[in-house]
Amino acid sequence: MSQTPPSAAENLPGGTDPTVPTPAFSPLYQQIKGLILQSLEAGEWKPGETIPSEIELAARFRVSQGTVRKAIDELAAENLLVRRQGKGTFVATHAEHHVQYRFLKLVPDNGDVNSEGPAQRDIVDCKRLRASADVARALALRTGDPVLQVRRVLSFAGVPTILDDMWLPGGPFKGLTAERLADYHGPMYALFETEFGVRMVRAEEKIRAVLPDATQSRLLAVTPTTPLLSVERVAYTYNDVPMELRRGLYRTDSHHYRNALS
Amino acid sequence: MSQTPPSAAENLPGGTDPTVPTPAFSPLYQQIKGLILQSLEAGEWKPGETIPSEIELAARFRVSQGTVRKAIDELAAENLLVRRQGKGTFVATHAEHHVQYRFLKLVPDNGDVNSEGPAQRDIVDCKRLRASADVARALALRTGDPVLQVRRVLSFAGVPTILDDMWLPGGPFKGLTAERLADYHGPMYALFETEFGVRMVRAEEKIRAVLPDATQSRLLAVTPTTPLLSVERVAYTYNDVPMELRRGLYRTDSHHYRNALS
DNA sequence: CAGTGGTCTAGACCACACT
DNA sequence: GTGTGGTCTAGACCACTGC
Repeated sequence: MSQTPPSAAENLPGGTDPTVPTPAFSPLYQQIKGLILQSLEAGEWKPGETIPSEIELAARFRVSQGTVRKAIDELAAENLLVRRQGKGTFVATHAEHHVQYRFLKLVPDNGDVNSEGPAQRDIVDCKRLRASADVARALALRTGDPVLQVRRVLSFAGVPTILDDMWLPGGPFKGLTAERLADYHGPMYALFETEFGVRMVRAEEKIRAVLPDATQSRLLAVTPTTPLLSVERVAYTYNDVPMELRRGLYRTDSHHYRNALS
Repeated sequence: MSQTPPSAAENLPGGTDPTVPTPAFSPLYQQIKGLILQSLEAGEWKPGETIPSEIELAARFRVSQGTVRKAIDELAAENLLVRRQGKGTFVATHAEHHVQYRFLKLVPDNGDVNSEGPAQRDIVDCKRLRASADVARALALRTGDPVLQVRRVLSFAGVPTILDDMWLPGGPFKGLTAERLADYHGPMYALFETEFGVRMVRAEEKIRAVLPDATQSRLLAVTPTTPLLSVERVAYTYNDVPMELRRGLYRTDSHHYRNALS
């Protein structure tokens, strides 16, 4: 490649940043990881594509293959990259990922995700408005900044099961409309990748049990006394930048939220 | 693999066993991992203790330090071992783990786990009975096998917040009584480790929103129309052997279940 | 066949903890 | 200082993929 730092192996212990009192030792492979991350961020390699081979990257960064390997190992462990023996290392994507809905942990009680066929998506609402205080806080915006609000219902086997309210920062998602959403067949995060260059990398969820209000119970076709799972998700791109706030209401009469602990 | 000591490095690639159609290739470090796992299982090193140094293990298994390192890396990633630079590698434990309740994901809404002080534990009930069909299935027992049933309430800052019903296989937990539970101060899984040699290694949870019955609402001091989180957990020891079924009811009026996705 | 990631080794050196 | 885990290297070889 062109102008990346000539050699990453020279700036180790001190001296590079005299403003920091603590030595802040950083292993070489962490620095390489940071450089790869920068390239991912900059879009040098797009989701689904391969990145250069380990040998190429080792030459580019002037380090050994083992050091590159360890950097890639960590990025793969964080699901930013996917290794495929004999083929290469690929940028993770939400599209064509065979497992649709990478972040959705609601599964049918029988455990078979494929038993229901594809989900039915209904966009209920999609409008631009100004961020309320709590939405702004979650998205690291200021109160009043423009945001996009989307409400949709997911139905499995004809049963409305998930009611999602989403808030997206207006800037990165300029041009997103209800039609665009309705016409797109595939995971929403895949659309975000291909159309807006926004790649969701991780998320945090806060889960509660709640009762629906009148509108919610109507949209999910349940009585107002039906307990529902409230799942508040903040999804992040690279560098822990929040890009979506999502408040989901899940019916759990024939599904459950599955979680693995270790 | 054959036996433990002599040499693990000789049965690798091909040609040695023409009877097997599928090569079933297994990397050396995976075999080493299996051997370490066996020692953990057998109790050669107890929770909280160090295991032999990488160099010692390398000598013992007749492989290089790097191979042992990779095996330990995976075991550490699965939270079976804990590495501490300069000190050694330790067997993970639920006791003195600084983070009490390693598997509990319910946190106060302010996010500060320490803001409430230690939880108050009240054993409501503890009795032996015969496993029902669903309990037996979860614990890989037969219907009618002896099990221990425990019901307890956890209170934070004086507020009853968690109602747990637990079922434990009668065999491994012979001798567990209500007094024993009440007298023990510390995580329950720590008691299981020290008193019964049962180490919980991972768990799976199924989460739903439910309404409490009369008894449950009384024990949690909520009205019968208060939606609660139902958390059904199966906890496993080594080799995926289930050792506990736990049905928890969580109040989520000032707490939430926190989950990280990636 | 060549190219990719995956494994394994051996040795050097660094950072950290204890004594 | 000694011993631990942590980093880095260089090279050899293996397994998988696709031309």
